[in-house]
Amino acid sequence: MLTFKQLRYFLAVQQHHHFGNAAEEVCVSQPALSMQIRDLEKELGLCLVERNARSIRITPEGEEIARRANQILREMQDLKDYAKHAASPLSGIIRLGVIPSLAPYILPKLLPALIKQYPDLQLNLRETLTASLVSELKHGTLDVVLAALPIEEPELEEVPIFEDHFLLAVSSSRKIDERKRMGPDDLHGENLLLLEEGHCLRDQTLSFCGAIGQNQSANVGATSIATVLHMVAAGYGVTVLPEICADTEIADDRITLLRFAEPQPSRRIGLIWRKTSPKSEDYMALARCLRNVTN
Amino acid sequence: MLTFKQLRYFLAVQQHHHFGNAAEEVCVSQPALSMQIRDLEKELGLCLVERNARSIRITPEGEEIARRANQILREMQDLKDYAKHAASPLSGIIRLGVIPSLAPYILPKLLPALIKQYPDLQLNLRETLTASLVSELKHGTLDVVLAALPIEEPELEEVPIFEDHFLLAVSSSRKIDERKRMGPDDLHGENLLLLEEGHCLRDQTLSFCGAIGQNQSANVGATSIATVLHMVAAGYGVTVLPEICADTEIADDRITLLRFAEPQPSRRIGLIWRKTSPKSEDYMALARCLRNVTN
DNA sequence: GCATAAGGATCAGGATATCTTATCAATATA
DNA sequence: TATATTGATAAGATATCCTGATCCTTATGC
Repeated sequence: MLTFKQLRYFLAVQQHHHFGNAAEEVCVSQPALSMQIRDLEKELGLCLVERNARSIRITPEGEEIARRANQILREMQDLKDYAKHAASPLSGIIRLGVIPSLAPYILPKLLPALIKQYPDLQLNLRETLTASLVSELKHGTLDVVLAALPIEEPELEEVPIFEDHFLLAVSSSRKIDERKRMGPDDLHGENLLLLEEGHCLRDQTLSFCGAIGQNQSANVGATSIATVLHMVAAGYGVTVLPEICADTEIADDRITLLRFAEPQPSRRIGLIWRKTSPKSEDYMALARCLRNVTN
Repeated sequence: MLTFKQLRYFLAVQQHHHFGNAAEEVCVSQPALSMQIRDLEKELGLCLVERNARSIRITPEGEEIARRANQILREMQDLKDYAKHAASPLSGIIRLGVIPSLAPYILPKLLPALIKQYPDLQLNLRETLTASLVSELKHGTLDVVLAALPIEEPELEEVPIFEDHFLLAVSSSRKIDERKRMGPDDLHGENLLLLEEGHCLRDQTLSFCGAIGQNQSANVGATSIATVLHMVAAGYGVTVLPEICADTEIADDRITLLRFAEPQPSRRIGLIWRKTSPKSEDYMALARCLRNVTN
């Protein structure tokens, strides 16, 4: 069996042209080195060093082997360097999944902070619906997921990050006093605009509004919050907007945001990972970082 | 210390996603494999495999390490393949030095025969004067030399290949009977044209002609046999030509070749290598091949 | 709930492999 | 001819690695 050690010893010989000095370099006795070289030659069925009473000489094949060995040892070193790099806390690759109603609003805050604090971290991002994220997390295609809690899978760990209050977005043409706190009755009879099936925000809105009272045409099914808001601005109806989206989305003065009366409805955003994941520590740190950027 | 074994075992795990099966593939017991994986992880300071009661999963870093390990093992295999290739008789690299008065005439015959008989052999050729060749041979920059014997260095082995008779090249305008065998007296008073200093052919010619009698302007000093022959053709004098050059050089009917009377003068061409060289066998085979192409 | 199965971790003991020290053999140098 | 240099060899100590038995945890079946 060819070994790493043999190559290392041989390279020392090739550099020093001297068994004794080579042995010193690799910190073993000269016989130990001689034996490894002998084993290597036997292994390869090839004479690598021409021994010559007073001096030695590397054969042409030996030089070729040395070139290849050098390449191999260099890659070995690269591998170790990579590992060392990846081993430092919050470094290496983390595959993060985020739900669509969160990604565009939280990532622009999170990524710069992460890069600054953990320059060795490489985030692979994926944005899709909660069900897929959880499935991929359990399957091992993702490492950690940012979504609305609860997920409540026994094999998954979940920690809360922040409470994201819901706001009501209405057309500014409605001339409603912005200081008024919306109550359950105020949604009665409104045309409630929603994201398409599968979005947790849709389900949360429906269950919240279901508690308030039945609404009419809830079957809009937009593919993004931006789309829904364009419809609100155009006067097609109202929608429920997570507060975290407000800064980014409401540059449009045709929309007015209204706060609900206490207890304000909200979603709880949290970080989720496999309990068995070896980097739980890192995900806790990631959670702290997230809390910082969301206040 | 990182070892190849660890990488091999880890790759098996990475492929099988199962310690038991991986152990079977690499022909060790499962605990042995587990321990190597553990050592590898400790060595790298990195968790490569996420153990999970019922199944295992390779971490993202593990996948990266696996990719690198794969590359390393592949190059290792290449190295072994190269060695195996180079180990077969007369294969691999041989650095051959040849003197200038031989190279252009013998190599066109030798190389095709070698390629046919030993397709795995790679000849690195060098053409220069005997003194340099011997020096480089002793220094290890060359493996084997084709030159005129004797060299008589105690550390060098020399075997004769063939006897290369000298012919006399004269201008055809001299109208000499080609069947006449030249004797010592016939060179008397001729303008003897020679190669420049350092060529063994020059020394051999001079010592031979010195034995016959002194000549006039021997100080021509051409850089190649072709040049000397052009001068002969132009009527500037005569020269002594090794028989092996005759076929190639004499397409010129302005030159007539004359054979010397017995005992014909000649040079002995031989193959020379270091006695300590590990490929003496190969050089013997090379010598046989050379004898075949020179009859 | 309990028993069973699956799968990896751990442990003890023995087999291998590797190292060190001392010594040898060959050759160059004074 | 004596001495120094240099790689090879031998013997014993040490470290490493493997095997087989067993343990621990978790999922599955009754």
